[in-house]
Amino acid sequence: MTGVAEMGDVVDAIVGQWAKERPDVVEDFWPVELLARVQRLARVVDKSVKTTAAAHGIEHGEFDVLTILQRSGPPYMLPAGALLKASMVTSGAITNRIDRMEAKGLVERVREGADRRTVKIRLTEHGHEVIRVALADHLAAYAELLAGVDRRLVEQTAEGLRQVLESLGDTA
Amino acid sequence: MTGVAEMGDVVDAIVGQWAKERPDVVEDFWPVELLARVQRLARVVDKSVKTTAAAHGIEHGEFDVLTILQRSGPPYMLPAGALLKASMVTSGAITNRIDRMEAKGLVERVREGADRRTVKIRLTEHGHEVIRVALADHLAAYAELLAGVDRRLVEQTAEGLRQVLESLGDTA
DNA sequence: CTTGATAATCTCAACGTTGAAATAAAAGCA
DNA sequence: TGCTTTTATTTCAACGTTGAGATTATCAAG
Repeated sequence: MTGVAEMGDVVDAIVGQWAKERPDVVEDFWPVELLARVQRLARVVDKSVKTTAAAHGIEHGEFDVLTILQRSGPPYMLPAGALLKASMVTSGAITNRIDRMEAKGLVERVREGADRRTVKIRLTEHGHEVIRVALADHLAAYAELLAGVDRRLVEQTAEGLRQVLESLGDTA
Repeated sequence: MTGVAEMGDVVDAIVGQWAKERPDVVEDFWPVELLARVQRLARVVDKSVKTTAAAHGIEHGEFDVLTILQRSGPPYMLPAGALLKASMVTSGAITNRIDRMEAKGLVERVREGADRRTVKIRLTEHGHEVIRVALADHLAAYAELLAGVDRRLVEQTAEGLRQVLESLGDTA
């Protein structure tokens, strides 16, 4: 034990508190070691996305929609329902996002399919331009978040989370 | 390659889409492998906490405050500012939470210190009872989330996230 | 066709959070 | 003491999401 790698993060402190306060169920706290860290890191990541989005005049949720459309490839157009499934929010949120984004000229509603219930959402030229630039900033910010960690560890940890997500049915 | 462990989760599909659509910057997507999974898993965890909290008549944020107070140990009382730091939300949110929780009889505001600016928040008997029962459900739900994954992998993954959090200064 | 059920989107009030400004008390300093 | 700065909490309007219900269109029988 050289002590070099023995710092401890906030979750260590939290689990330590629980061990003192609830020694009776200390054996049941092992999931907290992973899931509490997931939650804390997610807040940091959320903040990063929010900052990047704000720098380009859009909201977090709007950035989300832009990336979904961009990565869907040509013709950069998806039914509202597809955005709903891809974004993990409720239908009301999607409608509101599209309303705001349409007002900003980022996307446009297209109603021309055979099924007149569906509304397709298409990226405009302006939307393309915004996400093109914002994505570069986004990836840079992401890289910055992990700059202090060994890349191999990042990969291993990502792999661990993938197995958790797969076991939860988060599959394509 | 037997194919047994080659399922792929949603993030695999997302990164695959990006690789096709933006092959020019495909090398910059490696942080997404970790951080996108952190975000997706965090949503699942959030939903679990929300469900557990709702089953006991409280909100997600109120559950958060109860756990902070409980694990702080006797006398189960902290200044509002301590809740603020521990909860990763803004000051307005803490005031609102305490207002609601006081109305429900879960906590009480105590103004009796030397510094009359500070307000201490103390767990009531009722609050104690609620978090005592809710915590058991919470831990059971957490264990359920990880039931399909090898425990050793959970530990390794948690360790990886700890190093990330430490590098980001998320220390006690 | 007509009816009933299913599907896709939108509406809207309620809710919790944000973020900046306000309030009030304590600490530092002349 | 008097004055300024700092600290702790509260206030409040704006914001985005939720979640249930309404709307409109399609599909499946009969």
